[in-house]
Amino acid sequence: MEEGTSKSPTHCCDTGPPHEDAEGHWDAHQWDTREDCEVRQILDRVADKWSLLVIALLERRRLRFTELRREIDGVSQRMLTVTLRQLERDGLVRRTVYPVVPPRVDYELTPLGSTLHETIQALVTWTEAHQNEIAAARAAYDAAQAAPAP
Amino acid sequence: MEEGTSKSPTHCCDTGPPHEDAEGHWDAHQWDTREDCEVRQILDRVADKWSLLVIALLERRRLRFTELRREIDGVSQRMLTVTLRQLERDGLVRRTVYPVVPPRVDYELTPLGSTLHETIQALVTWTEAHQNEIAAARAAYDAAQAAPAP
DNA sequence: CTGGATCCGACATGATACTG
DNA sequence: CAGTATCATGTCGGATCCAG
Repeated sequence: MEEGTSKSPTHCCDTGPPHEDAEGHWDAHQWDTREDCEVRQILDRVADKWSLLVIALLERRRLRFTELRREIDGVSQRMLTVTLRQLERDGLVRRTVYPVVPPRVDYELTPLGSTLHETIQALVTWTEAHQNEIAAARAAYDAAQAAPAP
Repeated sequence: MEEGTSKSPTHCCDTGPPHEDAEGHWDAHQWDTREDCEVRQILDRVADKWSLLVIALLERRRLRFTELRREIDGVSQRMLTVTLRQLERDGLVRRTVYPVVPPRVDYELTPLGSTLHETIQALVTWTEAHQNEIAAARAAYDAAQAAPAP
């Protein structure tokens, strides 16, 4: 193994119980600082270059390795393998191997993976709804950078 | 500048209108493959090591540079600056400079940034709700790896 | 105090070749 | 077909030094 086990050295609690500290900072839904535990991991998984694509494609129907490879296009077989392994390990994707002569492996979303897909939809929707604002903000920012003192 | 402008060479459409292609794959909310455009960018922004923290902290109240630096703890001033610049460029954070002798700069979430924070909450909630399942899946996977053929 | 500029190491990703 | 192993490389992030 080479990656996917412990990625960046994010000082993480991981196994510790997710309750608050001595100062009583968060009470209800304050993930503010403890996000570098579980949330960060999931976010890293979701955010990496290919996971999102894979999840989206598998949401529609189960696919074989090569099918995914073809559909995603820019991906190397290496990264596709790594990505699928990570998703499988997290219980988001199920891998089925058929003991046939030309090896056949199917991948499909688990129920857990489906719920994640739905959740991510919220972010997608937000992005679609605000991409114009973002683009405008960027344009304004870049323009301000180009002409600081006229 | 060194980073933050064009990150990975994600073959992106970016400026193209977000409608479907000739094959008519997606009709309604099918971000399946076109996510490598706007969604990818936002996701990268949200997912990078510090943006999430900054957004979460600024959601509570406006903060100065050093305050953020202290609260986040592990961050280098370099990455904090870079992160804040990116968020500012995207219109998620507003930067206010006070022309005083010891420079004072305040950062606060824009309304757009607030809505993003809310959206991300969904992902946080999902993670909190399913982290046990994920942990279990990982344990099962790792166990299966340790004993493949007994 | 805020933050720009440089150097540099670590890691993730891609390309390629090999295997069952 | 579905990977694994190895090597090359680009980018990110941290440490430092310097400046307004």
